[in-house]
Amino acid sequence: MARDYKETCLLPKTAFAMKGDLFKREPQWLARWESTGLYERILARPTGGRFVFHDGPPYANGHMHHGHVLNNALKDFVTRSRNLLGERTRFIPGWDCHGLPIELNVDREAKRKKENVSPAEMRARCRDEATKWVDVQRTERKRLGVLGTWETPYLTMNKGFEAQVIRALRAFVANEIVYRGKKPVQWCWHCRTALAEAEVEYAEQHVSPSIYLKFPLDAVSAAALRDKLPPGVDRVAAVIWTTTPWTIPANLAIAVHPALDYVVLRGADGEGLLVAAALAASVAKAAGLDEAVVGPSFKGEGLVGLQGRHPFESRWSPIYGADHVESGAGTGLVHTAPGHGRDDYKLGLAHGLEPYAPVGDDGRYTGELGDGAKALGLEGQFIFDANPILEQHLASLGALLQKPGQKITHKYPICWRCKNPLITRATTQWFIAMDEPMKAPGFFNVTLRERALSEIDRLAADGARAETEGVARGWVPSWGRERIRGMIESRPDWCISRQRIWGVPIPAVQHKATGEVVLTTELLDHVAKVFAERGADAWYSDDPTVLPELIRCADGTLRPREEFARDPSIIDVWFESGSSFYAVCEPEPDLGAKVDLYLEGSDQHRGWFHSSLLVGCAVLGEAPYRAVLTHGFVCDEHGRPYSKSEIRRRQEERRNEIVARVTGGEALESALAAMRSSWATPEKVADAKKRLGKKTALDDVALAIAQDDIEYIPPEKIIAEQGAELFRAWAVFVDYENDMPYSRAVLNQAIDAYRRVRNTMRFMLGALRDEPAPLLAEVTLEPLDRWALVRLGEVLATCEAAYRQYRFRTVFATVLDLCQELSALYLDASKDRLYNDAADAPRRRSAIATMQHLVRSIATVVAPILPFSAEDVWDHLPAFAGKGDSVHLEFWPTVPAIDDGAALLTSMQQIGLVRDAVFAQLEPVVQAWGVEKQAAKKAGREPGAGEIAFADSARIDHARDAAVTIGPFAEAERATITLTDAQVAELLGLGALHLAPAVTNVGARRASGPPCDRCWRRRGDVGADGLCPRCRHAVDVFDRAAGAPA
RNA sequence: GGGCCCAUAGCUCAACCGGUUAGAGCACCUGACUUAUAAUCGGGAGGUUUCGGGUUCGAUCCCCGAUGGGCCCA
Repeated sequence: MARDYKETCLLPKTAFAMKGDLFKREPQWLARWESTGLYERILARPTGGRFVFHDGPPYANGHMHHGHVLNNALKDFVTRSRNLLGERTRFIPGWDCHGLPIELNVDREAKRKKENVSPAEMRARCRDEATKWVDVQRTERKRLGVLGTWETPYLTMNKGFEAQVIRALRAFVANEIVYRGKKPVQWCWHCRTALAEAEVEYAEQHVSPSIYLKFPLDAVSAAALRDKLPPGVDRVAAVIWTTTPWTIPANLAIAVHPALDYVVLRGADGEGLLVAAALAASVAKAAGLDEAVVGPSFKGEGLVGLQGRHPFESRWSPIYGADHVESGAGTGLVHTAPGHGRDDYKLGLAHGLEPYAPVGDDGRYTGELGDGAKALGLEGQFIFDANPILEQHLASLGALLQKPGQKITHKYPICWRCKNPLITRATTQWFIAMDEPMKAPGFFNVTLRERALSEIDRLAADGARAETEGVARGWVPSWGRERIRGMIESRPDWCISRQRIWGVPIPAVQHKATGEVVLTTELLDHVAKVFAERGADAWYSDDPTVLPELIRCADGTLRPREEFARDPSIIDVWFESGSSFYAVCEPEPDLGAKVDLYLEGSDQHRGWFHSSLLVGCAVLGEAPYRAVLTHGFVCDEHGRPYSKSEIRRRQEERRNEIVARVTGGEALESALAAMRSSWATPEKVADAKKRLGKKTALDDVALAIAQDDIEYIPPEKIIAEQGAELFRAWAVFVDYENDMPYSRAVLNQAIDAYRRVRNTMRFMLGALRDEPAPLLAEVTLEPLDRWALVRLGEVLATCEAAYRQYRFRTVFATVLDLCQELSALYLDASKDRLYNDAADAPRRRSAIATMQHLVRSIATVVAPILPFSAEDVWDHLPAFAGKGDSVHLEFWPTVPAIDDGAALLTSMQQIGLVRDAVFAQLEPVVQAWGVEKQAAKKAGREPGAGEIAFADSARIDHARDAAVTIGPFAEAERATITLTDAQVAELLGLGALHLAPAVTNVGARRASGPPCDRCWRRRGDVGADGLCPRCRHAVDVFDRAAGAPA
C-alpha cells in the first residue's frame, strides 16, 4: 500500500479561528487596549499632520439606540482612519447634560415623593441623574470599540464648559444682537416653558375643534362690496376658519391675500359670506347650504382696509393683506391673533398691533382678557377647556356658520417631553436678532443671518474645490447646503431663554426699583470667571459675589449689586451645544476653534450644525467647521424608521391582519402566503397550527408569528450575542448617506461579508503556518505574486482615496472584492506550491512572502472599520522585523513597485477571458460527471462505468485532469499574456493548457499520464515511486527534517 | 401644506462627462472537491433601472409631472 503523503504536505495551519467568537473576545481586546494605553500610544506617534474632529454631544438620558450606535461607529471610523493615514486625530467624547428631559425626570420623582425641592437641590439631583446616564452611555459607547478619552469626556455641565457658554453669549452681547422682547413662542403649559424648534414634536392624529366664524362687516365696509353681492343679500360678514377657538378672545385682525380671488357667498337669511372664490363651495357645504350662490369675484386687495366686528368683544378687526394666506383650506380669510401665532405676530408688527396674549404660563386665561370674555367667566379657565364654552357661546350669538361640535384630525405640535399639545403664546424672552447688524469690531455690521448664509456658501464653494482634489470638505453630501440654507433663511430670531432650572443661567439682572434689565459684557465677564471657578450653580446660591459689586446701568450709573435681582431663566440647550467648539476645542492649543469635521445625522441641520454655525458666526465671525458630514436614519426593510415603538406597532398590525384573515375563513398557510410572510416555513406553520389546535388563542399565536416575522433587534443584542464588530460591519455594508436598512436579513448579509474577509485572512495566515515569512525583498517574486501585489496596490489607492472622502463602504467593498478575487484566483492557484513544494522552494517562498504582505496590509486597511478582527489577525501574524504589538499602531501600508505591473494586469485581463471560455467548455463535462456519479451511487455501483465522453473520449473528473487547448488567439493577443502556458494552466487549476493561435475553438482532453500520489497532478512525469520529481524532493526534505525516513 | 433628499435583480450595493449587451456580492437552483470543510471552487437563472411625459442620434443619468418613502418644518 502506498504511503499516505498527506502529512508531508504543508497544509494550512494557524491558531486563527474560523469563528470569531467576537462577543466573548472583544472585551478582552478592549481591556488590553486600555491597559496598554493604545489610544495615547497612537497619538504619540510622529505624524505629518493633524486632524481635528469634534464629537457632537448626545443627550445624557436613556440608553443608546441604533442611531447613536451607528453614529459612534462612523465617528470611530473617522478617528482611526485619519490616524492610520498619518493625521494625528483625537476623539474627545462629550455629553449634553442640561435640559428639560432630565429636569422633568427629577421633577417627577420629587413630585411623586411630595417633596418641595429648592432650585439648588434640584440642580444637584439633575447633575446626579445626568452623571448616571453618562456612565451608562459611556459603557455602551466604549463597548462598541470607539477609541477616545473616555475618562475625561466633555460635559456641558462642567464648570469650564459653562463658563465658555457665558463667554460665547458675551460675544453676542458685544455684537449688540441680544434683546428682550415679547414674541410668540411655542409654549408648553404643562412644563411651563418655551420650547426650541428642536424640542417640538408633532402628533399625527390630533383632534381639534373646527369652527367657521363670522365677523360682520361694518356699514362702510359692506357698502364697499355693494356691487359684489349675489341676489338676495343685504349684509356681509367675513368668515374665518380656526381650529383654536381659544384664541378668538385674542383676535385683533383678519388677513386676506391681496392677489387671491374672493366672492360673497349667499348664506342663510340673506346674509353674505365673504370667502375666497376657490373655497366658496367647501364653505357652502360646511354651512349646510344646498348650493353655492356667489356674486362676482374680485381681488383680495379690494378688501384691505375694511373691518369686521369681533363676535363678543367691543372692537373691530381690521382686514389686512398678507402673503401667508393660502387658498388650500379654510376660507381664505385668516383669523389673526398677534400674540398667538408667528405669522399673526409678523402681520401685527407691520400694522402696530400688540402681541396680545391673555394666557398665562399654565395655559389659563389671565385678567388681560376683554370684557366680553370675562363676562363668560373665562378668566382663570384652562384654554382647552374653554374651547367648547366659546363654541357654544359663539353658536348662541349666531356667529358660527356650522353646527357646534365639528372636529378635525390633523398634525399638531406637541411637547417632545410630556407630549401635551403646545400653544403659541407671546411671552417676554431673550432673543438673538438674526437681522440686526453685528457691531463688534471685525464683524463689519453684517447681520447674523447674512454672515451665516455667506458662510454656508463659502463652505459649499470650498467643498466643490476640495472635491477636485479628491478630498471631502464643506457640506457632505453637497445637498446639505440647500438644506441648512433654507433653514437659516427662514428662521425667526433665536429665542434663547427658557423658564427652567437645569441649565446655564442667563446672567442678566433686573434693578428692583426701576425694573431696568441689564445684560452687559462687563457683567458677563464677571460671571464667566465665577462660573469657571464654581460652576453655574453659583447663580442659585445666596452668595452676592456672583455679581460684581457695582453694576452699570444703561445711563452709565453704577449701582450696588444688592439692588438687583437675578434673571431666573436659563439658556436654550442648543445654544450650549452650539458653543461646544468654543468650550472644548478653542481653549486647547492642540485643537483650536476651527474643527475639520462635524459628523451627525441629517436632523442636525436644524439642530447642532445650525446652532454651531450661528454661535460660530457671532463668536468667530465664521463657521466653526470645515466639513459637515451627515448620515441617514436606521430603517426597517420597508424604509420605515426603525424604533421599538414603530416595530411594535407593525407587529400589532400584522397580528390583526392574520387574525382577520383566519377568522374570515382563510387557512393559516394561505393567509401567510398572501401576506408574503418570510416566516411561513412549513415546519413553523405546522407548529403554529398545532398550538391553535391546543386551543391557544388565535390572538396569541398570531402575535407570536408577527413578532417572529417582524423582529426588533436592539443593538445591544447584536453586540452581546454576535459582537460589536458585526454591528460595525453592518454600518459599513449599507450606504449611510441614505436611510440604512436594518433587519435580520441585512445583518446576516453583512456577517457573511465579514466572514468572507475573515476566512481569506485565515487561509493566508494558514499558509504562513505560524512561522516567520521571508520579506518581499528576500525572495524572487513569481509573476502571479507580482500580480497580487499590483492588485493590492490598486486596492490601497482606492481605499486611501475612499477614507479621505469618508466613503467607508467603498473601503470595505473594495477589500471584500479583493478577497473574493484572491480566493477564487490567486489563492486557489497557489495551493499547489504552498502545499506540495518543499518548504524552502523558491516558488513557495515567493508565495508566503507575498501572502504575509497581503495579510499585513489588508489587516491594517480594515483596522479602522473592524478593529477587533484586525487585531486578531495581527496577533496571529508571525513576527517580522518592526512588527508592533498592535495593528492600530501601523501607518498606511505600502507596496513595492512592480516593474511589469501594467503588463501583468493586461495578462490577467486576457486570462480572465480564457478562463471564462475554458470553464464554460468544461462545465458540461464536469456536470455530466456529477450526474453519472450520483446515478452510480443510487445504483450502488462504482461511478465511471458509463464513461463520460468529451473531446478524445477520455474521462475528465476534475478541471485539473483536463488538458485544454484554446484559440483563436491573434498573435498580438497572445503576446499580451506575459505568463507561460504552464503558469496560466496553474492559475486556472487546469492540468495543462495550450494557448494556440491556430486553433479555432476550445478543446479539452484528459491530461496524459497517471496522477502523482502526493499532489494529484497529471504532468506526465510521475516516477516509479508514484511521485513527481517535485514531490519526491519535497518528501525527501520533509523526511530529513523529521529525522526519520519512512 | 412647504424645504431638502431617496427610488437600479428577492436583498445590499455598482455603473467616469448622457454613449456597446446595466455590473458585483448575498440569497436561490445546480455541479465539483474533501488538500481553507460550520470552509472553498465552477456553472445557471434572475432587470420594462418605481410610473407617465419631454429634450437628444442616444437617457439609469438631464427636464417636467405622478406614486411611494425618509429627514426637517408649518
